[in-house]
Amino acid sequence: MPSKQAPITMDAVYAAPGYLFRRMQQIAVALFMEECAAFDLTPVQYAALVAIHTHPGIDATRLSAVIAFDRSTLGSVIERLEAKKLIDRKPSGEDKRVKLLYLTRSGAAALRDIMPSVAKAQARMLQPLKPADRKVLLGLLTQLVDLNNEASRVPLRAEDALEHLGRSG
Amino acid sequence: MPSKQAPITMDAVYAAPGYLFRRMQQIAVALFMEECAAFDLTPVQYAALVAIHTHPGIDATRLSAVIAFDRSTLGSVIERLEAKKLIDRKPSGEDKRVKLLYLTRSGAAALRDIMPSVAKAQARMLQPLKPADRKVLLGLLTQLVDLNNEASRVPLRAEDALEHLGRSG
DNA sequence: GTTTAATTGACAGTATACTTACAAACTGCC
DNA sequence: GGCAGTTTGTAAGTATACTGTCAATTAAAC
Repeated sequence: MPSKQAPITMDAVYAAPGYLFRRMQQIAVALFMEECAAFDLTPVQYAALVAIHTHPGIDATRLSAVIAFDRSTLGSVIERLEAKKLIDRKPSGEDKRVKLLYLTRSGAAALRDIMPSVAKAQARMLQPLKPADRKVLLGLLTQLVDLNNEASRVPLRAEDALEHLGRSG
Repeated sequence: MPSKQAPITMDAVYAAPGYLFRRMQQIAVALFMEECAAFDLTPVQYAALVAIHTHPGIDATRLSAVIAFDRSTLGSVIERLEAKKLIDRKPSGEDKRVKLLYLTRSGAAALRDIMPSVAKAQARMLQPLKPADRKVLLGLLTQLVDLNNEASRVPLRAEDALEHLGRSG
């Protein structure tokens, strides 16, 4: 008895969680860009600014671990932030390879100013759901990202996990 | 009384749904590429193959609407699929601008063969959740993508919505 | 303490994702 | 049936996201 193949329908795409995450990510970026149009900042650049604000003097490799973005990609992100004079890069005295990252005055101001628009964008993308469903989704999504952390190409390593790195703890 | 600013913490990134969707999308791609390493196909290329299989003779613009991927991007995706001889592009007799897309024999075989690995990848990304939670998340995610459809840069237009287009209904 | 290994930032190359612009072709209006 | 506006595919430009590789530097091993 030959094994009958299920016919291939568009559900093989539409019902795949991977497809839905891709769509939702694109929607998230579109809403961010719409709400934050006045600031000339991308979601990735925003995340980098927050991390540099929270960890002044962080280097690019650790920044990559703290926001879970690819190190190579982050190179050009940093370049652009530096070109816009939102961050400064200073050589480390301890390690000649390392360049430490700091917000400029203008970078700190930009971050402060963009926060309400970011919050608006984040709220808008969950808006269509009932308030209770928003909480459920956000909870499950947070869990899922956390539990799949190691499957990521660039797993998140929050600051605690980085303390043993750095200057030879 | 000066309005007190909430201090900016990494939660401004970690708790943002947009950030979580980005992370999850990256995890989804990583799992897809891992499971499907033997096939030299990306998630986007897979979705395009499914859509061309389901809609033989579709053109690039309608393909873009059916999978909700950007038209410009899709141009190079199609180029690569054609270079790999997985699809054919034939001029339309009715409209000299249009190039119709078809799976080649080898493209149909590739699609058939990759399906189990795709299914495995899709299952793996939800695996860490309890079965009941998987259903809840997938349901809410499907709803959310659907309800935010118009916020997308390239809203999904399923085949029904496309019927009035095409050869001058 | 010198060979070895690991780390850092940089670069090249591929693949999405979006923007605007464009020529060719089609459609609608009159 | 011809002009206006639209659609199709394409291209150029920017921004992620990843793979490698590389030189310089540092740390670890012995």
